[in-house]
Amino acid sequence: MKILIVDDEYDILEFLSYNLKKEGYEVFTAQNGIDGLKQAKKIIPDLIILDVMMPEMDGMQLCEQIKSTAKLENAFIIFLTARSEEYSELAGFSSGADDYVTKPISPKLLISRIKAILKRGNGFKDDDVISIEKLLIDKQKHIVKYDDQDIVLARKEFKLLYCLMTMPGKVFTREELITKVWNDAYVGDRTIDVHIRKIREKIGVNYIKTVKGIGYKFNL
Amino acid sequence: MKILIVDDEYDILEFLSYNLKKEGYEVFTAQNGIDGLKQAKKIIPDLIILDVMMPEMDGMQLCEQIKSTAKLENAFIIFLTARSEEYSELAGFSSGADDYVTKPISPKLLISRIKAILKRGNGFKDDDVISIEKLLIDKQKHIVKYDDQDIVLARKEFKLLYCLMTMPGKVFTREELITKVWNDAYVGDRTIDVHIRKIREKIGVNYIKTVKGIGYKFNL
DNA sequence: CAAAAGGTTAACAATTTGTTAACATTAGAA
DNA sequence: TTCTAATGTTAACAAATTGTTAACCTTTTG
Repeated sequence: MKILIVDDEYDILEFLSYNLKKEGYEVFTAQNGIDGLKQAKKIIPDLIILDVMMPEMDGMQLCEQIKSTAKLENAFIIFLTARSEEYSELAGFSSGADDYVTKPISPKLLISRIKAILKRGNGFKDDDVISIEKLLIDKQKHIVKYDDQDIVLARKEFKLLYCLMTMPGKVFTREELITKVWNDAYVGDRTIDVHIRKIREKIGVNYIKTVKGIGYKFNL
Repeated sequence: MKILIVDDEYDILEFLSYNLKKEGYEVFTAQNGIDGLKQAKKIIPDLIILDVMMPEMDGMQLCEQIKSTAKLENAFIIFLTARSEEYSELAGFSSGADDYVTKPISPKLLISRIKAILKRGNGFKDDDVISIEKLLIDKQKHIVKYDDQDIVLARKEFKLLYCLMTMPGKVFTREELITKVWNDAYVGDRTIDVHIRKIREKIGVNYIKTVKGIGYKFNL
């Protein structure tokens, strides 16, 4: 579940980021509205936490921008306000916010609000699960199934398959795979081939195509 | 309802004590962390109000001590901070606080926060009971049953199992478990394994699957 | 306060995973 | 078709991860 926090105060970004990450959310941050909007468009967060008061583009404006962006119109929004008195100011706007939390922020309160909001919404989007044809891969559960049959892959094999399945059809060069799966470790090309072979063997069906001279790709 | 206030400033103790007693709470006070912890263990308060800045043992440290004391781990905690800028200092700690209140303290605000917290605590039993297959875990009653047979788990074992059962199937890395079960304490990986082993031993059925290279997950 | 229970760690064993070299095979250009 | 570079396969070995035990320290409880 992806959360974007936009606040000009670095301390608050740090504070919230820490507490939300601990809860298992993917947290992204921005220190101003411009950057916030840019990031939001890229990340497509499920929830956006906005400071009302910010230089350049305040929370209100940003909220309107967000709500008028097709990809983001379903994102949930929580406003942070300095004091509860500012409710009155907020009231006048049909800003499209889903909740308000006043500073100073209690992380437990915020988290319970977030959970409430995400539960409320149809927020069931397991973006960690990729399912293509009879093959399913679930990153969170670390499970691979072919035709509902469990397939046990080792760590590297799993990462490799997941990588290929994130962009079906795209050819990954060995260099790319070493970057994405091996974190640029110094491994030989044959190592990759061996892992590919093991995956093919375990799945039984050849979903991974060799593109001679280039690399590998996931394809039916 | 018992409340313990720990603050080195006598005036604040007096002030809060007076206001809270007026609301009908049983109020206890301590002027430093050492004494605060000692009293807490004796009194077992429902709520503890801690000053972040104190000589000898500050609020953070005291909070950690409290949270790692079995009898006190369910106590609610409110921090008093001098200014909201101190977020940054709070950020680095997994404090386990339920709320923050900044000085100067408005007794009205504080009391409303206290009521909110205590209400939250009594009223809602989120999903404190999780039942999967023949295994049942009840957080409130601190009970585990397998096939209607009582299983006695130690505190850490319980917390660990509960954590895993909140998201069946999800693989928890050891890092995640240290955050959620140990509150980021410095414990070795083998410690987790030992606890896992004990749980498996006590339940008798292997509900906890090892995902090599990643961590553990609850699964049938 | 002492006994019992719980928590942590180190050391080592057992197991799984990752890598490589060597060789076999294959695709595709010439 | 033939040749060659690229890929596939295998097995051996190295490295990493987890399981287990026992000892030791801490906390809780009677």
